[in-house]
Amino acid sequence: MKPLPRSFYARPTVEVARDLPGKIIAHGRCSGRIVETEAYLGIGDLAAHSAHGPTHRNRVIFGPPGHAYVYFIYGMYECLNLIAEPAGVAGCVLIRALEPLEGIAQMRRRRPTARRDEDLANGPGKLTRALGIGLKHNGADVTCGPIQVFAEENQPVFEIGVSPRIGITKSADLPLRFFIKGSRFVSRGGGSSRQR
DNA sequence: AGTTCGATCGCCT
DNA sequence: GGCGATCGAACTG
Repeated sequence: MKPLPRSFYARPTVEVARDLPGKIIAHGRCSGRIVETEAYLGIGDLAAHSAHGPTHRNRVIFGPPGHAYVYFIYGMYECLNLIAEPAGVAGCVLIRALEPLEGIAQMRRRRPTARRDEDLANGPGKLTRALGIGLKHNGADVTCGPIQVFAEENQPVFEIGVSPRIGITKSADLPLRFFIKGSRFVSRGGGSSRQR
């Protein structure tokens, strides 16, 4: 399998976010199928880290597409984003949940509290922990680096669901969350009720 | 099944 | 100095 080319990412953020579910993300011997994403836009998206222009923390978001933006939050968790849009334009996609595929034993070692496979990577902080991704990967090139993103050879047929983003307080009603309908591996951001 | 709350720290104002 | 794109335990019902 070959990594997705940079041209995949050099598109409007919403298109990239909608097309990433179903793709495979791998780090080391662990891999999983992306089942949930959120788009974070540049100008006018007050929920995005890039809302107020470039800073030292968020500068990767303004850089070239196909790179990883990893940030630290709540004093304990790292979240993984993939940069979209051409260089100079802000836009990134938060990876929110994975269906674990390979290296499940190692993921369990990294996340001993997960009781079921569904709990290994069904949240943005969980999947980075499960895959061993952290702040040191901020800025990494995902078209050729240690983190790789592939198209599956025989991608299963699925429908994409759309909803507001989870866990934010600003611009909270925009339909910028994309997920595989019916997947048992999507997060639920605290609340419950099954996604259809 | 649904809600609340504590843990904990880098970054921006 | 305070906030926050989270998680998991504890609690209620």
